[in-house]
Amino acid sequence: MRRDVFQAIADPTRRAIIALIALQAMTPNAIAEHFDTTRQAVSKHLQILTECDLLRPQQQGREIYYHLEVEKLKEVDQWLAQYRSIWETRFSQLDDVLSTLKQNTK
Amino acid sequence: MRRDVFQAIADPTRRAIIALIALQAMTPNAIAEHFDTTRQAVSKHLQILTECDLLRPQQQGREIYYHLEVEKLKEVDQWLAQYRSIWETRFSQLDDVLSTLKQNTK
DNA sequence: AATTTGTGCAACCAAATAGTTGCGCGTATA
DNA sequence: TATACGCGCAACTATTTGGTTGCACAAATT
Repeated sequence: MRRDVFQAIADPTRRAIIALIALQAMTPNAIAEHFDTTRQAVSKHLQILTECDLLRPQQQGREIYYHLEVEKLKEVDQWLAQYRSIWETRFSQLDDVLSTLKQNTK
Repeated sequence: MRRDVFQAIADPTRRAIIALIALQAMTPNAIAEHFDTTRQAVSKHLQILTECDLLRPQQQGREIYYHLEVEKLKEVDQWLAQYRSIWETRFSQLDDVLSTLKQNTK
């Protein structure tokens, strides 16, 4: 089963969970209260997020607090980096060239 | 049908297509040659990427060149930004701890 | 004009996904 | 000790996904 960060953040509910937990580690029940869905549905998302190391479970008595592993998001950042350089530089230089080319071929 | 950037970049094949097109606009056939899959499969990915404005098709005779709209990736960048600040601040605090740990284990 | 080439699109299929319900196992509380 | 609570796990379902095959259409080539 494919289980990487990109897959994990593809789901809007999971991004919402990440946003919640970023502020404060929470238990499955506490998280579920923020959405109109069942605890089990949330639990599945937590499982997926945990499997790709975006979340870290911390047992505390009978409760399990899920912490966000922000570091893991660096993987997405690194992937973006290669394109960030493009959108930062390309802009001014190529824009004119492209538009003139477009006009000539018409 | 959900069609956003996060969903689009979730698939590894699509990320590979993005990487290809970032270098140079390409036609579906040309792209398909880079993977061991059919043109139609690639075509579907191109459609998804186009639907969420990550790609821009440019008809040229009977060929269609797909260009990368790098700007669209800024959406991911903006989403990341809120967490980047977290891992950057957390870092500086931990940096001292980590460096001293490193020295001790050496 | 006939053929080849580059496409998109629709129909179909297997696998993955998001969600539900029901259960069992520990941990707290009475 | 008995009961309530928080949780993970398994089974089941509906939907989405990635892929294939076959077709039609327009542009190039002969």
